[in-house]
Amino acid sequence: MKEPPLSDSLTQPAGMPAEPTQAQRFGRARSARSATQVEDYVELIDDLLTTQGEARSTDVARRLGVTHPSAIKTIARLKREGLATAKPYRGIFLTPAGQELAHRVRARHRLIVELLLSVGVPREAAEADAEGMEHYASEATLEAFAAFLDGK
Amino acid sequence: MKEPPLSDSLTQPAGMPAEPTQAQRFGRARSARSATQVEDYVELIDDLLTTQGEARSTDVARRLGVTHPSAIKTIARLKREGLATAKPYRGIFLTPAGQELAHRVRARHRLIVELLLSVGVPREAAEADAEGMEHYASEATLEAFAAFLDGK
DNA sequence: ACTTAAGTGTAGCCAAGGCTACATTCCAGA
DNA sequence: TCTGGAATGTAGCCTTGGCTACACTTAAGT
Ligand SMILES: [Mn+2]
Ligand SMILES: [Mn+2]
Ligand SMILES: [Mn+2]
Ligand SMILES: [Mn+2]
Repeated sequence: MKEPPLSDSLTQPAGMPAEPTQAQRFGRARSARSATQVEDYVELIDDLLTTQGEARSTDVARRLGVTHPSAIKTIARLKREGLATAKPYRGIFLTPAGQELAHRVRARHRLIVELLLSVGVPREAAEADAEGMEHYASEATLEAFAAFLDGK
Repeated sequence: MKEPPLSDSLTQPAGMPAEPTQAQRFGRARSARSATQVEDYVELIDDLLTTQGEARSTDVARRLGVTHPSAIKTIARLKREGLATAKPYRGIFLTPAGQELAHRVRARHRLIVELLLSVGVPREAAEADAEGMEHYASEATLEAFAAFLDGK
């Protein structure tokens, strides 16, 4: 009933053992997934701080399309991780670490949008898809993107 | 204390109201995130079925780099959603809907890897990053990718 | 000064997706 | 045929990230 294995995997170059490599890739993707929240929040808070002068939890919630308790809970996580500070009923602020992360995240976001546009993706799709894809682009990929855009 | 707003957003073309659009984008990204598991599982199960002749939960777990109870729990979700079937101690199988999804997911996966390679991303980075990014590429983006690769 | 609406915070629920520990079943080799 | 190890399944715990409901502050407007 069990046919002889034809190849190791359909998503893998032939002859190469799929298991450990593939597991590592999935592991990386899982890590990245759990970091997406933190990254989106700091980027957005930094955005609000520089364009509106303040970042209030309601604004964060509205921009993200979630309820305010959800936003507050995640902001609590940012505080735990040393990325943000907040005093009750005041606004939210970023620590130096938070700002640093925000800037890196925004640069990456923009780079990815640029690349998508440059290969012909329509503006709105590029912006929307980048919001998800950005969290999975490795350094190697970002460098390649930059080089590609540069050498156009 | 509150400076006049300079622009609506740093991640948004000037003058355009950021809030609703941005919230929709984040919402789309959240939906996509919750679908990643299902997509990766059906693709992997289909892979195992065609290359090994059977898909056992232990294999799925090992390939994904998770423990077998975690895999089993997710496979239960696939069954609930009508994508897979399994009888105790036999293997896992895909319903027609599951197969259909698996094939679409694999095609998308490959297309994204191809695009990354074509803009100069190194092979391993392309494979690894695609595992995450694939779940966020819209139809419009996939079409653009295909067109770009075609017109090279 | 009062009143009221918006903003903020807290409590408690749920599902997803990890994990460990333990129980059961299967099957291959002795 | 027996039996031990691998595979499978179950139970129960944790964290994350959603939600609603309700309580408390703040700040405006009258
Ligand atoms: Mn994002
Ligand atoms: Mn972003
Ligand atoms: Mn994937
Ligand atoms: Mn994939």
